[in-house]
Amino acid sequence: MATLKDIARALDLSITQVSRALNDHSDVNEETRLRVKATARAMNYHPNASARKLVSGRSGMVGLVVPNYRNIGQDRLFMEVVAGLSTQFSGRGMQFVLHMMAEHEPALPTYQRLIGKAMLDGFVLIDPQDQDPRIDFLRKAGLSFVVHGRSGKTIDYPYFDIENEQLAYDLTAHLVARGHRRIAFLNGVAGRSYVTVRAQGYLRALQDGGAEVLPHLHLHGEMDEAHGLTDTVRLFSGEAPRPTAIICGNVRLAQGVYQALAALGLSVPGDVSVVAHDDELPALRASAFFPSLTVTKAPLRDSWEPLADCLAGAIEGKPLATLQRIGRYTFIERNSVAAL
Amino acid sequence: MATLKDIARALDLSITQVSRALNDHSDVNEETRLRVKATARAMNYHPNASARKLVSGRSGMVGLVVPNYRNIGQDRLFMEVVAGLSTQFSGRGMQFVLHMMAEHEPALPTYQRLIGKAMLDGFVLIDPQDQDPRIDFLRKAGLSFVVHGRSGKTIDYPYFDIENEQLAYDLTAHLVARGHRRIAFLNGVAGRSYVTVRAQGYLRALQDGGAEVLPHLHLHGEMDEAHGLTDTVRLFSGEAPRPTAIICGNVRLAQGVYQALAALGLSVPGDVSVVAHDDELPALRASAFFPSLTVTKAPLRDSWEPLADCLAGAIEGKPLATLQRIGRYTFIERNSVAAL
DNA sequence: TATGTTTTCCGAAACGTTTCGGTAAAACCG
DNA sequence: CGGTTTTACCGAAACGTTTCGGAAAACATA
Repeated sequence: MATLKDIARALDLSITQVSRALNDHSDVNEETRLRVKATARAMNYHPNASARKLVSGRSGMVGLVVPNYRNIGQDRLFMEVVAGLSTQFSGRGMQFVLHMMAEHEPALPTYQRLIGKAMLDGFVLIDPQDQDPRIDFLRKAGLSFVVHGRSGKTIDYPYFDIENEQLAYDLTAHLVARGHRRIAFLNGVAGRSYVTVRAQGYLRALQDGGAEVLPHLHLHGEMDEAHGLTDTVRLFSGEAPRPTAIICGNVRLAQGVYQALAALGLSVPGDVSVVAHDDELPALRASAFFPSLTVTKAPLRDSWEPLADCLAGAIEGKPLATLQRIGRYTFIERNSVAAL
Repeated sequence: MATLKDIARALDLSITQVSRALNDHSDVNEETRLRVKATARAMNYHPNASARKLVSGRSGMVGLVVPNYRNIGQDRLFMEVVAGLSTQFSGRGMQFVLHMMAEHEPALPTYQRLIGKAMLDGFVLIDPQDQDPRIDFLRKAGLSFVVHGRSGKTIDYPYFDIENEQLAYDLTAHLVARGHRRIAFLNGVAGRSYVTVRAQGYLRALQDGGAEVLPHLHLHGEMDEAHGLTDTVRLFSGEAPRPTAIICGNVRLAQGVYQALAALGLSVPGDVSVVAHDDELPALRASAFFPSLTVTKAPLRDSWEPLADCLAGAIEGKPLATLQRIGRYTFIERNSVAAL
């Protein structure tokens, strides 16, 4: 492999000057810069990442740490994340390191170890929890990172997120405006920050609309078909007052809800109205539901580019204001809601 | 982060001696070695991967390069590979770098660039083609690698593979032994080395059994439900003599074949016998078919550990003989084959 | 002409590690 | 006891890069 020394020798220049030419520093003659770049290309030169990292602190490598679990290979969400982020970083000439923790391995020591090796420039943090300790940890360690979502009181770090509070508010208010008063919310796993924030939007809309807050209608759990199914069955059995509408945290939940309602002999939207948030995971189209599903839509696919942008920016030391981004969502009214 | 210098200062030793103690070299007092290791742990020391790579050529990082394509996020196989390998390497304290090529980007320059950065110790090569150029390229570059499969005339590199030739032979011979003479083979995409090798086994068994070789019964294509379905329809329409048995390259193909046969009003195994090779991808169980499917079984899941083993071994310079491994497969007879 | 300024270059140090060659001191040997 | 071997240590160089502090040459200013 060609090194700076090789190029310097070939051009009868100093290593210093070659380095400065390649890195577009100011004090190098324009013609020299061109000559250097030309021979660098000709000699197939690529800067040695280790050497560069050692002295400048930059290696161009970023990491994603994910907990392992049985059947992670079948988790659509995980695949989307990995494929999306990896594509983004590869496209920027950066390296994407995927670290899978052993099941039940604690997270912070894993980050600690990776940081200790000093080969990563930063991390992408997905799936933040309320008060996620990783954020504090990385902040203290002084490493760059970007969060997919927001967590904690002081949001003084780069992130990409959507307005989950407002989105839950919109979905709820849409139902309230149509006369619904007992509105169920099939939310995600308690503790995840977007789940908490959506809960706030849901409650705010209920209160704004003067609707009752019935705790037994607010359910938490994994957002898959199975939970949509069993949660719906639970809502419509027992003594407690039954909902006239259901909000689903995602479309997979809605899928289960539709199945359960059909099984219970209840029609959508005649007996029960249903709305959902749509991450637009492929292979599950809300518009293809019958009746088609009213949703707030924010494709998850649109997250990877801004996330990579923000992390790259953070590593380059860009100002924080440019590294905090909010993705848009759209409200799409279809045929799954009826007025009471 | 603590460095060797810090430890040396704390113990009033030289950096040299600390390094040698930590790396279990011979000429260091046993008691000193223990003291050094203890303080290293206490000071939370982790060797700087960049510095180490720079001087010793080892970084503990390996790469996987995959071509990107639409909907890769939904490719079960891809995710199994990534999740499996990543877990294996993470568990060995190695780093796993996932590089996604842009669609239609040529492979060799990508490897070239990654090699140029000199941060990877080796590569895992999946999905080798007949005469795969990557193998030659990496061999010439002098980098360690392990191939999932075998390709080319001279197999003088580390690999993990199963006996695809014999497996295709077994499936075919099983049918021949039961009197079948017109046996179709739904093979994978032409050019992939395992596809070529399976074709050889298929042909050998036909000839050994004195069965006719009918080229129109040997089909190539992606191994998914859709191809299983359309290939079956094609086999049973038109003038050409129809098969009495079908061999499927995997269970997803078999799924499509079952659907197509049902639609055509043909019964398994009454009208048509079906066998397949089973990679045991989750969520598609050959035993749960009706009638249950006769297969050769070799779980893909069992590949990641030997692959990681072999690559790690290659990097450490172990002898080639220990780095060429063959995985077992089992023949499982169920209810999808009838004698003629 | 003397003095500053800009342009363009360079030597040397530094990053953290491994390793080569060397060296005292202790141990061993006949 | 002289000589050899073994033990346990260390200094310095090397890996390839970036960057600091200078410095020669060219040019502008007074």
